[in-house]
Amino acid sequence: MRLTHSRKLILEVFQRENSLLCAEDISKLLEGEAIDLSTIYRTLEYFANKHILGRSTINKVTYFYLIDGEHHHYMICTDCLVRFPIECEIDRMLRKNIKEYKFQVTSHDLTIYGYCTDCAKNHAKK
Amino acid sequence: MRLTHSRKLILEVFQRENSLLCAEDISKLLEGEAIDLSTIYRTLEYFANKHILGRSTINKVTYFYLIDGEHHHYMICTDCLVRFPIECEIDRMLRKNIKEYKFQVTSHDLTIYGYCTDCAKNHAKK
DNA sequence: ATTCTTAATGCGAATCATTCGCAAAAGGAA
DNA sequence: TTCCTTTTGCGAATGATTCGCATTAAGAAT
Repeated sequence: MRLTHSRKLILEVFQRENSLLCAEDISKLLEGEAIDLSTIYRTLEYFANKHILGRSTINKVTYFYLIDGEHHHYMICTDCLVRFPIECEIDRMLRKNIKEYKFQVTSHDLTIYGYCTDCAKNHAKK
Repeated sequence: MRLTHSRKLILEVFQRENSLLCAEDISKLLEGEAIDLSTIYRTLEYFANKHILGRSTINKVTYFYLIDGEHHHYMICTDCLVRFPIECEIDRMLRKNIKEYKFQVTSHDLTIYGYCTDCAKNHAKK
């Protein structure tokens, strides 16, 4: 692993923003210190493999977020992308099924979609 | 809603196969009765909106499956796509969080990835 | 500090699932 | 059968992501 300029900058963006970001978002947030999009993609992939970033896909676009040690999932507002963490009870939920099917779990992905209070108001108006 | 030729055929494929299928899969399974890919995409979208099909995305490809009345999730083998149903305890799991954040849930998506017994063996070899 | 090896980057082009516009065809109500 | 509307097929466009390759930069070895 090499701690390169790009990698530092991209991590800093995540620390600064502390939110869900896609490659394009990062590119824009790096104004001044431009990094090629393909490098951003490669870096995101790299961090995801190292379990430094997690990912979650909304409308074909992959968003990444800093994993802060805690394992959890989110309720995501599909309008403004605001997130609220929820406790993960998946392991408990799966215990029985894993044995029953002899399934080897490698990962899981849980996302709750909906609207936060603010966006819910706007939606009601439409 | 018009019950067209294409729609019947596509539903039949799902009933016959009873598995996860992407647009391309369906196109191949329709040999003889060719339907344009863009029509297949539109039809899948249509059925998903009518809650006749559910969808789940693996590696950028959207797969669809027949919803049979029961609401549930799957453990999916990322090698062969075999699926095992798991009970959904999401509602119970969310109850507290929804109130706390006043979040309006519209849908959720839970997928467990891993390897089924057979594919797990092949993977160990590699 | 300089050299060297390998990983990382930038650039441009390629991919590939999915979407769109539009004219032609087909449901099915009148 | 006629008419209106929804669907379809075709072809082109989209848009996020990936890839190849020559160049550059990290950081280990000398």
